[in-house]
Amino acid sequence: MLLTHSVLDSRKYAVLEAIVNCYNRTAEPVSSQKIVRDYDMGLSAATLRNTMADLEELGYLTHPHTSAGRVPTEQGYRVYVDSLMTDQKLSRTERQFIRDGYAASSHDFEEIMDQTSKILSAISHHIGVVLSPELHESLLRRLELISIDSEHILAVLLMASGAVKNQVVSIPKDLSDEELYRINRILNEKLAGLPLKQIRQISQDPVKLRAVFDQHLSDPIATVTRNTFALAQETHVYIDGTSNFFSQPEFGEVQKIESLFRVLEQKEQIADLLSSQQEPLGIQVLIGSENGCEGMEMCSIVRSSYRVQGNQFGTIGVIGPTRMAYPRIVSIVKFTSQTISELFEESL
Amino acid sequence: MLLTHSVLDSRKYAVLEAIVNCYNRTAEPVSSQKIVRDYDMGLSAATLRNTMADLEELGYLTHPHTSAGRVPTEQGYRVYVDSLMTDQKLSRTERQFIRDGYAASSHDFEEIMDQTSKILSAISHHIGVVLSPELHESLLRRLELISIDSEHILAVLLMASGAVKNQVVSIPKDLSDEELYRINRILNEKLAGLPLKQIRQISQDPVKLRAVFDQHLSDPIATVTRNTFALAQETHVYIDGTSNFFSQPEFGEVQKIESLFRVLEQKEQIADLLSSQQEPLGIQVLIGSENGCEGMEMCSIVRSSYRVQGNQFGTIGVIGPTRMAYPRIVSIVKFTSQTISELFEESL
DNA sequence: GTTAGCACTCTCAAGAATAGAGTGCTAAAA
DNA sequence: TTTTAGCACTCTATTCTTGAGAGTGCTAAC
Repeated sequence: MLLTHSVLDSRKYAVLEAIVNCYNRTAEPVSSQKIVRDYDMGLSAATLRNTMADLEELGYLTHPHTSAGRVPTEQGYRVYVDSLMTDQKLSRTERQFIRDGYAASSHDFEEIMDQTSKILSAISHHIGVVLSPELHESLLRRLELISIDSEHILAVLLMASGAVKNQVVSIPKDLSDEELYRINRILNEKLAGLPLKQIRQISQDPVKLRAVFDQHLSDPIATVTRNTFALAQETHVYIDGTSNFFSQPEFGEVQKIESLFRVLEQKEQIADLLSSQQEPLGIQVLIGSENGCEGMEMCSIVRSSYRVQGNQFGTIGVIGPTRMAYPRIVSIVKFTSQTISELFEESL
Repeated sequence: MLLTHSVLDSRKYAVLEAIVNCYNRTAEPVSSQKIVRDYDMGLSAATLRNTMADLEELGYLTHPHTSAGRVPTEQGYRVYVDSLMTDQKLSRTERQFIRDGYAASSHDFEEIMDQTSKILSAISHHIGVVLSPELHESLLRRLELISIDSEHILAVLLMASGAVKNQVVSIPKDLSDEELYRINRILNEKLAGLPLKQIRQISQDPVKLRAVFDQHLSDPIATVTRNTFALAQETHVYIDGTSNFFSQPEFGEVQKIESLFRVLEQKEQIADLLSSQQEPLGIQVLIGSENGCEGMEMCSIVRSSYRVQGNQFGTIGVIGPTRMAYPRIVSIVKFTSQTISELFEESL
């Protein structure tokens, strides 16, 4: 790929690309000799060394030590990902593998999420992560209130997307079954179809409550509504394939893998990682320390949002070592996010 | 502790106990010198060496190599756990820590499970595992059928224990909302209060169905009942604190920790591990390879069942290195299982 | 601008030497 | 008979050295 407008001439690009490819294969510093042998560039080792020295000065390569080959820097990977790598189509088998993964799972929302993380990790050989969409944007399809005891009910929130949220809710003590049933009916009548975010605003504002419920508004209704929709903003995190990291040669020492696993146990942190600065429907590659997460400097993240419904998005991603096969992983994440989006579309 | 009926005389017991204690503290082979210095046994190093040689011959100790101190074998730990160790009361602070852990969590069943694994790992500094009780034994408190689309409904099963199970169910196409509501009412009328196991048997046997539903039985009812209660026998596994293993000196090499983590990712295997040969309400210690799980030979498990309701039990446990502080961990697991049992009792 | 050649640097693996820890055994003491 | 002191022996772990190998950077020739 030639980019004439850039600071680098085409040879430098070619060498950088060769080094990234080679390093990704072998996980070892790439020497000038190696490139002469493996790639037919029509250049001698000495010339390559000169080019490599240039690339190093520009910040795209480094040296572990004087007499070692070159390794791409994060900046080098950035150039590779942005301008050099070419789309790598998934094979028919791979695409089928992903689709088959969903064929088995039922219509259960959580099962789809979980299955997605398993598919991602199995096919990428890295860590597969799935963030369920924020409930906030979800449309409430139906609400069911089930009596537990004199002080609690179970609120079952069925979203338009198929997601289900169970919530134990405190209620005023003197609520009869008939009253509860009536409240249930009114809540569905007035609130079904609205996004959770809006319902929440309504539930906390007496004026809006009055506006929505009109003559039906009563103290019990206000209380139940408030308690039911006061749920914390939460996204579930589904992770699979963490042990894949053990087979990566760059994680041969315990301390390196330790810091990584400590982070992976903090689901909130993973959620932040996947969702920060996410733009809808785009695919994004965060290389090394770009993810800004302490303990994950040696990891890259390929992520994409998927559409559940309307303007409601979740995120999927693959976490792997900085030295990962970016073209392949990008294709995997892209195709999987499309597949899952279609899955939700047709289940409407 | 003197056990005169045993093969070992009291001195051998004392030495074995000292070695186990010492090794658990330091994670290094214990020399005769070390015992003389740290424990006031009124014996010389030479005498201890003789005793240690005896204990080795009996299979309770080993040698990493000729000029190293002694390390307890699994058999040695077994004797220690069965006959030597003394109850170690948890401190007031520790008991409070456990109770406080639940104070924050709501009445939500899953949250209690999840919180328990967190508490166990936080206080033990090992891995905390919780198995939710098998739904099979649970009594159905209430069933709610919610329409999703023309072919599916969401069945919400609220158990007497507070556990909730959501299940997407296929229904005959021509089921009206009124009909569904009627079925819902009849199912609750006839099935609420029964254990899931029994309901399942009923749902699959036309004769029993007829007996239970009497003149109410119709094709739609039979279908819905069958599909709703055909749920797989599943227990959820909640794990926390896996990264605690990184700080154990015996897991300083990657391959040792790798095999462990590969097992931990297989939730089903962990479930088997925790529940195999479990006896209700007893506490049990599985030492090293006793757990029979490939890849976990270096780990011990302290587990106990907890009572959710009636004859319905779940299991909690701590997984740590064979060299763990058994008395403390046993007390932790014991107290936690009591606490969680009480929690469920009072929430009835 | 490119390349061959060569000196230089650094790592890695294998050996050699040394110190230290801890045992097992023997013979003396209790 | 039991316990203990003493000592030779074994094995580990560390350090140092050495040599081979890999790869670079530079220079001078093409």
